[in-house]
Amino acid sequence: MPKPGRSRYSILGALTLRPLSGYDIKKFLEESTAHFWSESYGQIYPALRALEAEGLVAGERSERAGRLRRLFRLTAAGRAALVAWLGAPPRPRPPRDELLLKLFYGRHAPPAALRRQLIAYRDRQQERRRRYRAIEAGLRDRFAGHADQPYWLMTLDCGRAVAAATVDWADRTLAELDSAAVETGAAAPDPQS
Amino acid sequence: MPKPGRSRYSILGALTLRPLSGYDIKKFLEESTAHFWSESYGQIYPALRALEAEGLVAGERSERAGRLRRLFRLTAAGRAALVAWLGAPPRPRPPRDELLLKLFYGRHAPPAALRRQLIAYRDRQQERRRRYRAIEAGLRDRFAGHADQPYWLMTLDCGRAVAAATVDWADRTLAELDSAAVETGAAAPDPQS
DNA sequence: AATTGCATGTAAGGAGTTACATGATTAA
DNA sequence: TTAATCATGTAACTCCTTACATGCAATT
Repeated sequence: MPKPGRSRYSILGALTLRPLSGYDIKKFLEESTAHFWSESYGQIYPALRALEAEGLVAGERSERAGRLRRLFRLTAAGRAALVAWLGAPPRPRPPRDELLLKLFYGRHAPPAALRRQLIAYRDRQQERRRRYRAIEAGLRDRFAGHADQPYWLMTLDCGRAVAAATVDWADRTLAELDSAAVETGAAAPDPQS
Repeated sequence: MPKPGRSRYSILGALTLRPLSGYDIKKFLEESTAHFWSESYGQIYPALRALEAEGLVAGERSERAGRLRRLFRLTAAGRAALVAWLGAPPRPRPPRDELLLKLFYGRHAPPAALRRQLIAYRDRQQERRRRYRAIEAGLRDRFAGHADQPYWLMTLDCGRAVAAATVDWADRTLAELDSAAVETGAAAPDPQS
């Protein structure tokens, strides 16, 4: 019975490309799935041990430039576990968006701070769009014909679409905050105090 | 020094409306912020105790229809803590989107399952759009002139915008999966095994 | 000589869910 | 009488991050 934990599959997935060390896995995740999934060392190294104990990965001592490292490769059982997980419906995780929560109670917020946060949010999303465009160019360029490429482009497309929609939303919302129709300020009348 | 935990502020925020019991808070969150923030009883009741110990909320025994309940109201200190938090920039939480992770490694997935999941995802987002429209109608109708209404509509607008963008993306992606350009299937050649 | 990158891990703790336990009242 | 709703909580557990500890190799 495979454990339900999701982070392990992120690791198994990375190992479909080639055998990797824990350090390699971290780096790969950061430059590939980071915008929708990431792992910390505190997850990766213990997970690798557990996966090895279950026979889903196999570790071998290796050496590169004089440094010792442990390379892990996917076993047949590991690949089977990954495929099974890929076929199972995702477990929905309760969403947690701190910016939206702050906006929801925005009437009580210092108005300048609210604007500042929305602007910062919009800028982050704009920055994302730029980065996605750059990544896409690199993907189309250096991974032409790679069997994984279409799937990687699909996740990028999702990121771009959501980022674009949120930028538009943030602009609309900033405009509305400026309109006189919105009562604002932490000094608003308070029925309780 | 206020604790950094975010869930407590969701509770303090709910109490800006009126004094509520733990049960009330749960219900309110579920019918208001649930699409971007929710709390379980396991969070709410212990948090209320801690907040009371810190003087941020004050509990009073109350009775309604013969049932005993503890009503909590926001204190002046609690309001100040909420306002301070509202003014502070959100701490970014590492994103975790299981569907995108599965799509990223989609080459190894059973093709039918991948399609099924994308369709289910699109349907969920469509359903959300419908629900958001209904909620918006109710908000405009029964909360006209309410000081919180503009902010609540803004969070709704965000939800609608993101849902619409993801529906479009899912449709695009499904079409692309059907195109012959995408190599597919768990039986794809595997350089390791 | 100092800094950055490679490389592997552990410890502690916070956050958050799930499942359970309990019991009263109201509506069907 | 049965089910749903109101109402309050606890225990166990998982997941995950943060911070720390260590040390070599290559670069500046």
